[in-house]
Amino acid sequence: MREYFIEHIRTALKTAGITTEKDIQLEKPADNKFGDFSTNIALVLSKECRKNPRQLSQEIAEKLSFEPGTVRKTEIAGPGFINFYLEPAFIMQLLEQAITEGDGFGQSLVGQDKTAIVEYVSANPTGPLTIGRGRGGVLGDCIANILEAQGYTVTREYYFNDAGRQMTILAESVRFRYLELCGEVIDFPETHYQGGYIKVIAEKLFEKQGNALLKSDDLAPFKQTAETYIFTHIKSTLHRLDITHDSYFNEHKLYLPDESEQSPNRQVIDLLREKGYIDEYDGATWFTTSKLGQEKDKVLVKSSGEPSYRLPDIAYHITKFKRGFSEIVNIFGADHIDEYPDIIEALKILGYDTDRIRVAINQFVTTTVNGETVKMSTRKGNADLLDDLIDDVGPDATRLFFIMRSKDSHLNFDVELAKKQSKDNPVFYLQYAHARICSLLRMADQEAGFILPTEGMHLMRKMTSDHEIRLGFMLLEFPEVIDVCGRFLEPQKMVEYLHGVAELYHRFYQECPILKAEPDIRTARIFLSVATRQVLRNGFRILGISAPESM
RNA sequence: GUGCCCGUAGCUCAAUUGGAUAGAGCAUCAGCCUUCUAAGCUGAGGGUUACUGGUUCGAGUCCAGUCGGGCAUGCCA
Repeated sequence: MREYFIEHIRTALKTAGITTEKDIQLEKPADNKFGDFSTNIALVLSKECRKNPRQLSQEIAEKLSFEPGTVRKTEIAGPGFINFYLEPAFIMQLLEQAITEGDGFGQSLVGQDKTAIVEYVSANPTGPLTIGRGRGGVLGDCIANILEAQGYTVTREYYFNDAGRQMTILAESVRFRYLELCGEVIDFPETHYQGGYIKVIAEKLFEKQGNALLKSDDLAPFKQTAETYIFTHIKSTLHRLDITHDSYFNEHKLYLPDESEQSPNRQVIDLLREKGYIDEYDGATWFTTSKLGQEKDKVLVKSSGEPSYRLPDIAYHITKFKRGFSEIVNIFGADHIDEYPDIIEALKILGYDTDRIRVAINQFVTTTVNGETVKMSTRKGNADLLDDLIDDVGPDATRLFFIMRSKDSHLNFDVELAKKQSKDNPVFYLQYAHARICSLLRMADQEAGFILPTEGMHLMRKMTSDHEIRLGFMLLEFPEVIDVCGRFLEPQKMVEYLHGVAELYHRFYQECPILKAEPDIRTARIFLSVATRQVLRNGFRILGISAPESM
């Protein structure tokens, strides 16, 4: 529909003898008294045309012509906006596609024949998921859903590392707790994981093995048990939020030789060296980012001979390119803000098309307990667990909480408030609209004479009230909203949009009798309800929240 | 110190990426159920968009500076 207008405006410009490189912007005014659509083209062009914007808009508007039955009125307003008012019957006619396309309504062709990999969560198995991790998880999942709606074939990936120092500390932590169970007196070090789950794991091991591991120095059984337990736990937490990954990529793979008989890590070093970006000093191997204008070089291989995290991260991203994804999307927490530019630089040097990479960085979640902000730490074991939150407010509200805010702003999570809000929760407003429609349609179906004539969709064109038209018009925006969400990786736009849809439906429901209206109008309003339900459903699916049929 | 993000109603956050009178939820106040789900609707109050300049037809949005908060600035990941 937008293209329809843009085409006509372009034609009008040509007729008026104006040529320009500038894009034609079409907006939906905040207030519908300024029309259904609006363009600022005259304001944008007034400078290069050396004309005052009012006059220019007049000239353009005179050249505009639309097919009969589509545009009711064109007018010039304010400093030189050209506003368009649609014919209500035209809006309602367009709305028929929301019903005929059903679950596919809103699907776009942007990502047709393209593949995308979305990497998110990627927590190492050192402890249960915290609320902070939940934000990235839900954000990533919604973004993956949006890309799917745009037509991409999406792979959801989890990148993890079950080797290295943190895992050793984890294994030692379990071992200490195990030794306590065996009756030893242990001074549990502060540097180790304090969380209660460590004891649970130790108990499991003790139940199974007794004190058979008491004299052994081998950490392997502790590590193995801990990793299995924690990973299972993480996956089940994610599963409660309906988050599942298609693939798990173990960082360890990057340390082992691949078909070229060299490890991917080694290959990165060699290739960067060829390009002149590797230096060796202080016993370590460095990526010379100082040559790229950065303050310091970055360590790729430590003097101990072990790679630092940056090296496998670069190698990992190369695998994403080699696996042929057309779009590479990463969801990071704010703590990775300094890291990813290095990766991008390295990939650029190695000749990869980094424009295919998009990074969404979400700011941290702070929790307030009793009015005090609590800093969370997995190691100290004082972090609020995602599982507890889901217990308190349920999966739908948990998901909505995380994505109704822009990823760029800090999210302050008042855990007690979240519990209280279980009744006044923002998610209920959306779901209630859906349940209401379902109930209405059940009644329409049950009562004789209220059965939907299959051919009655065109009757929607008979609706004339403002409540009906505004709702219908908003429903038509759904495909556009998906694309905007995808373009900026900002699912909160969808929440805002669906809230608007629910609001307009509730108002329509309040003001317009549906089942009690005369037959043609009744049919029309039932179809409008069907279209609304479809948009809500499709939107809920993207957000990953349920669409209850009754509440 | 430097880099990135943020500062909007009493609180938590939006604002079509530069558009017209800055909007929602919660909280407060006043109305609406013998009528399709009141988890709803209608209305009221609440704002110098941290501050100071600049850019232009037009700034919460862009630029510079100041103040305040978060994250990073490890041979931790």
